[in-house]
Amino acid sequence: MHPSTHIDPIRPITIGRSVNPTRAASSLDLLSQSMHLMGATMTYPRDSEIFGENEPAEYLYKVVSGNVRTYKILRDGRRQVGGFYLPGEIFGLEFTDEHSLSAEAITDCKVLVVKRSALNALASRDASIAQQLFALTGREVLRFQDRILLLIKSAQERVATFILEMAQRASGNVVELPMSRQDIADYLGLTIETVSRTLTALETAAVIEVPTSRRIVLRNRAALAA
Amino acid sequence: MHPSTHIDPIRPITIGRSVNPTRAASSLDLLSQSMHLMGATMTYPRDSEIFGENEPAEYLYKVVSGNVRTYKILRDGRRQVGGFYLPGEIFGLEFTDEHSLSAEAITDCKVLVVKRSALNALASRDASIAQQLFALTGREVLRFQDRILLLIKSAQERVATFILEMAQRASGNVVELPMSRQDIADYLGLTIETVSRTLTALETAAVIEVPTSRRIVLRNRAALAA
DNA sequence: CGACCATTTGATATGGATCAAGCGATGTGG
DNA sequence: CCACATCGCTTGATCCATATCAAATGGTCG
Repeated sequence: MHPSTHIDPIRPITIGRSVNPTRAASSLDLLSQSMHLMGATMTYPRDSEIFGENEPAEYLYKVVSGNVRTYKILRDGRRQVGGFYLPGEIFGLEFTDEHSLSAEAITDCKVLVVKRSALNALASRDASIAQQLFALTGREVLRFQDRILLLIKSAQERVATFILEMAQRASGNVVELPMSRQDIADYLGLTIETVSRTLTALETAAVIEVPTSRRIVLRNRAALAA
Repeated sequence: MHPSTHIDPIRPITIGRSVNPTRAASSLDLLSQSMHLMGATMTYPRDSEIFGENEPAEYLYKVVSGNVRTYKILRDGRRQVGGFYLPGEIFGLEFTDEHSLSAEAITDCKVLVVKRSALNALASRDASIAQQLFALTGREVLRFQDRILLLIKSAQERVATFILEMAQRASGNVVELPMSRQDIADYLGLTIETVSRTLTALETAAVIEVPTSRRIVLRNRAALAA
């Protein structure tokens, strides 16, 4: 466990209702502000590594622009994508002192990088920072739980859930997908063929439209949720 | 709390020898000691509910004797088992103020129940308690991550991993399974038939022995890990 | 002993993987 | 500006692992 962490792990903290619950921290958050003050912005070209599995988890990261994926390569060579991070979202949060996943830039991106030690020091002085970090942690854990539930469902359900997840972070009914079909497949535990077929099936059912492969328009949100 | 349960008048301050040093919290731990001092022991009959999903998460629980399962009922009626807890293990740890899972006694059991508020108060005075709670949290999260990786694997791999998981908590090569095949199936995201068939396949391959349906003897640990 | 419930075993169905080919967009060199 | 190569995606055909349906077996408790 990270020795210099001062976060109380079980104090019950009500997670505030915000407009967008999946967004890690809006730019108005105190935590976010602090990160901007303390951190350095780094740029990463498309497909470059931001950090690698088993590297010491010295920093916390926030997407400024572009998109990031985290992943793990399994012994058998398969890749499991841990998550996708959009501008404003925080990644690289760990529970041990090493990263359990690797992170890569999906597109060229700018990433705010903050030393965890600095953030922890701040959290120990400012309870509200600690609280926000804890809330962030809690949300990450809920994501894990949801992921477990997702992985026992059918391909249709997985893809539908994924689309809704992405739609939730976007505004309106148009979802831009920064990631490839392979990324989506590795995220959902499916093959690209199945993802592709499922999308066309949903399109045929008039639930979505897929004008280009990287854009999805929601036509029937209710049907998608079922 | 569950109405059909009663609070034992005697607080077990006597600390029993831990069966297994890898157990989440041995009875020699400060956290564990504190829980015993602060908590009340409750008894639950087989298959009774310890807490329900969406109830306020007011307590933290530790198995004293017997076995516990946590689970979630999905909209479609299926059940996803979150985990199995053996004597000495802590459950009911949450990241929000409500339980995200229900907990049931697999067998008759005694459970140590501690108010979270009391534990938090203690943690705020004693950094080592806070640290242990955080460590516990971290371990729980790692379990989730492992679970996600497990669920994208084959039935053989899931069952093998499950057996090794249980074997790790037991001593020697004999694993007693307190839970039913249905519990195992719901834990691994498989059907009872597949679990059963996989076990017989492993037995045929001389990797394990299944003398009774609730007992497994490891014959070839290396083969099981692969 | 007999009833019941859990587990195993058998037969068949099916969802998603795999293998293979086609298509469309993007980019490159002539 | 076009011909062509490349890459990501879709579509098609087939296979296989696991689910589903069904029956037999075994263990437990009255």
